[in-house]
Amino acid sequence: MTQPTSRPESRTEAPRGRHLSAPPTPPTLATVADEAGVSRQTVSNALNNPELLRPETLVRVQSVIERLGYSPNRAARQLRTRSSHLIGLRFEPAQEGTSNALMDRFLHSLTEAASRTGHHVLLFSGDSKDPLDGYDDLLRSTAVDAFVVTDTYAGTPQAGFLRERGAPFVAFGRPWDEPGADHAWTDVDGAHGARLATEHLLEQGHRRIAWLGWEKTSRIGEDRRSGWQGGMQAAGQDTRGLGVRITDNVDAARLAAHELLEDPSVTGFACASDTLAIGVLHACAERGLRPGRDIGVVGFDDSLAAQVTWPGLSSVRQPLEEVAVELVRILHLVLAHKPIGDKGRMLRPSLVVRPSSLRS
Amino acid sequence: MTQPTSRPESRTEAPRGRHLSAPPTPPTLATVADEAGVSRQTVSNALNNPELLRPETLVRVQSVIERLGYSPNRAARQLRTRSSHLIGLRFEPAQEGTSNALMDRFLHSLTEAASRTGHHVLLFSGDSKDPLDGYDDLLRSTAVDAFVVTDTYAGTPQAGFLRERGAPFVAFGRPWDEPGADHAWTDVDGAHGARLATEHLLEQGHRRIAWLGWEKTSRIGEDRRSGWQGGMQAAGQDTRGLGVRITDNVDAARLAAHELLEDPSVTGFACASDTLAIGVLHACAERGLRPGRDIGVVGFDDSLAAQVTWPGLSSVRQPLEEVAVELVRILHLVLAHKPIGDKGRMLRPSLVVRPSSLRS
DNA sequence: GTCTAGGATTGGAACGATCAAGAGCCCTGG
DNA sequence: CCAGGGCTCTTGATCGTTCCAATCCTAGAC
Repeated sequence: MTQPTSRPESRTEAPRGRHLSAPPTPPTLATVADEAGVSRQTVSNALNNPELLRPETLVRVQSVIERLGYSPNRAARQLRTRSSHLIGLRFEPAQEGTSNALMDRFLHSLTEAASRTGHHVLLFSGDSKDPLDGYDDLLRSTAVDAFVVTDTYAGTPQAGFLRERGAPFVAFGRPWDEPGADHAWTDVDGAHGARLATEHLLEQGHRRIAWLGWEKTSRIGEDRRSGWQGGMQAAGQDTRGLGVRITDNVDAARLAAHELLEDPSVTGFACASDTLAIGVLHACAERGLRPGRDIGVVGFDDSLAAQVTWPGLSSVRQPLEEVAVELVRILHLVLAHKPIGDKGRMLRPSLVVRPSSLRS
Repeated sequence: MTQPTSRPESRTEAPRGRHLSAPPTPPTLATVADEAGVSRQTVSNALNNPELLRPETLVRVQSVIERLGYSPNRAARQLRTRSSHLIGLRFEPAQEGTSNALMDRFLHSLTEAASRTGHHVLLFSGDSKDPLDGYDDLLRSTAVDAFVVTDTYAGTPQAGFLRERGAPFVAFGRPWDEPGADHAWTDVDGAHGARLATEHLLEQGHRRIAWLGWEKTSRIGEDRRSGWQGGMQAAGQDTRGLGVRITDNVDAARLAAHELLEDPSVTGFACASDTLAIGVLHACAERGLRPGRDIGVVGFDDSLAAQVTWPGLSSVRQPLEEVAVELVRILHLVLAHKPIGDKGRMLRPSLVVRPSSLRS
């Protein structure tokens, strides 16, 4: 077996001797090295460059690692390699009422995807007035390797700031307002989603399909709207007077739907959110119209509300799991300073069909 | 001003000279020390024990820190002090359809509360089959200072495991099945919430109020149910035949509600979740009963669904923000090895009243 | 003028890992 | 016989911070 060659007494002997109430000092590289009768560096190599070791040595070291339950101290590793294996994500105070369960799905997928490459997600918050608050501290203290930025719409300054600081990051969301942006991003093709909804309603026999969307200032809202418009035009349908812009609010949608439904030829509604779609369902109920049979309604985001609402709301579902996986993939490339084929990648949402849009 | 006494050339001069494409090396303690004409230790004290410095020195050092934009390197500090200022939270793959927007609210509050004491939240995931997966790695690599455990019901082994390992943690959720548990926890008094709902319905003139809850195996479900039962008994109402246990599913609730509504004396429904409550609303719609006027319905969790559903679903709202603040508070005590007054603290939910339970 | 107390500041060591060389060994080829 | 080169493993230095103990300095007491 291993004959522990007598070497200068290791400092790890002291901690192992005592029995205090405090948790025992976890084993270090030196502990493992002593136990296996090799040097620290060899243990390090066993973990990071196993191919450098002779197979027998590798096995021996590994078994000691296993036996002692050793894991490298992250702080020490981080100090030396200058990489923390942490990904920072500023967690915004998503306003109540919005379908922010999206964030939940996304965050979970991101956590999982990151863990597959040995990374973890670090959440931080910041002053809601200053979209850059929090980033700087983490950068200067070299606490994270990179950031995932989630709101790149409406001229948010994060991307520019991080590029200027030379901080690695990827974005969930295309760089709407930045012509010179050259960072990696992934986004969901909202226009495609709205078009799917529109085409589905057309297939169900609806012709005059209205759009309920957000204010013109919302880039995402306008993007989705363009999908509806495109779908309608491709089918030779006139969209004049059918596109409505309101705030994301059930009651606003209900009122808008009532107005549109004054015209009996309007039988379909594609909406920028589930909240708006539910407003349409309310209007239908008040008019004695049956969703599905009489009026086709499709929402966006496939929130819990869409799933539980009567009679089941069709909705466009974002592939958040894939977004997370893709973000982690390109983040990996960015961190390795490897070239990325496409700076940006657009993923397509899918349509979840429920009774609210089915004639039968 | 400061006369930079000539001292052995500091190693920090090299990095400051070059101009590569790589991001510039951030300033270190030594940089600041040189610049301010003091030793490293003095700069360190300026940050950690300002009262040790002479006021003038303090000001001088602080101004240099400010000017250079210095933040201590977290890895180095963590290595030396053995504390990462990170709080680990295992982010479970909350099943779709459940009102997991809860988690979103909680997580955000936790992030904010933690940041107020200079901590960050580290998310990790683990094999869904092994509830302990992930904890061990983070512990052994000393990556986090403590954990927040969120699911202590149904005999989950996390608490026991962490206590055994001597790892600091606090729990969101009381230790249901552990008589010997001595860890700190915070929970929401579900029974109180259900009682609030029941009393509210009684006030609205309902007498025969049914309970729609989860399977008997759910400790949380049984806890909430006991609140309904207590409220009914206090009002001298018989609960026989009114308490139903089903799975958390709209359709199951709809069917159960239909059955209960066969008895016309049943006019109120307190539910263990919004999903179940919405099932009741569906049944009402199918029977031509008007929620609020004819039937009083109250859900639980105040999810998005409760807010947007017609006609607005009353619901019990958990004080997740307060839970997070409280958890961080006691975590602070635990980390400082200070005694905690109460091991556990129960917070009270509130009732959000909407038309589904209002007669007028 | 010396001694002492104590506040302010300093230099060296340590935390636990990786990097960069170097050293020992065995084999091959001139 | 020895130089040269893999292969395997070891040694010392280093990352940036804080801990520890020592040193400097000033003021007060005798």
